[in-house]
Amino acid sequence: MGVTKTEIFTDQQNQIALFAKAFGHPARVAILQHLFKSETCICGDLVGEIGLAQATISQHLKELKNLGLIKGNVEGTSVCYCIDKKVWENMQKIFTEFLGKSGANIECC
Amino acid sequence: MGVTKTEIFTDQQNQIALFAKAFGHPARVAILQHLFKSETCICGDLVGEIGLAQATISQHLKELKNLGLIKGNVEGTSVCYCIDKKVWENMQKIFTEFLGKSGANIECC
DNA sequence: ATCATTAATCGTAATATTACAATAAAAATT
DNA sequence: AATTTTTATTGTAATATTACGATTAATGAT
Repeated sequence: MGVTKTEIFTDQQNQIALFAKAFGHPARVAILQHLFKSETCICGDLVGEIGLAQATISQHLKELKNLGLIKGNVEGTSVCYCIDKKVWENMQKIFTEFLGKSGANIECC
Repeated sequence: MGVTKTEIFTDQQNQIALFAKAFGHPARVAILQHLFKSETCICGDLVGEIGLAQATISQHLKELKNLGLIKGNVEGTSVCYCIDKKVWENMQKIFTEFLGKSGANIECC
């Protein structure tokens, strides 16, 4: 096995899980934070910033790109990545709804 | 390999990734949603609600418990699980900070 | 045209995750 | 005490993830 049974869950649950999975590795968190921090779109120097091999960073970028959270523009020999605003805001909405539960009425038995 | 290099990331980045990983499976999302929905703390009927084997649900509960997001009280033969308010609110803070970035000033090159 | 730079892809190894059957453990019921 | 109910644990198989070296592809510079 090792394969998630997505068919028994709602679309919402699967979507939350998909986005969360993307944030489920510190390198991808670091990449996204870096893209936010830099006013200009930072490209391949992510490899220098984060201490992982080029192939590994490229792999993480691919996952974020596949999800739609980021997009890359080719700029000469290098590639310029940035957050996809629309998708990011959609993700925010989904997560806010899920995480926003106030713990006010939670009391254990 | 197959092991995340946590040592090269900040505590914050690792913590975000850890919580996100917990949300990275629809079954765990469903479990948390169920715990929120039910006014009384729901116990083992999670197995009935979600269509996964008992051992699998137990495994997912264990992960959430290890993270501290939920806690379980033994009630006779069954166990009553519920959200740990304190940890949940801490997680909310961490995530809000990370996800809360407004996409206002993002423009790709 | 040749070379350098940058990023993607391929191949591979190590480890982690998901799922379930079978079994064990613990308390309630008969 | 034997049985039932509920949950945890163990063992195992299938698949996914993480990481990196090596190679390829694409563009820019010489």
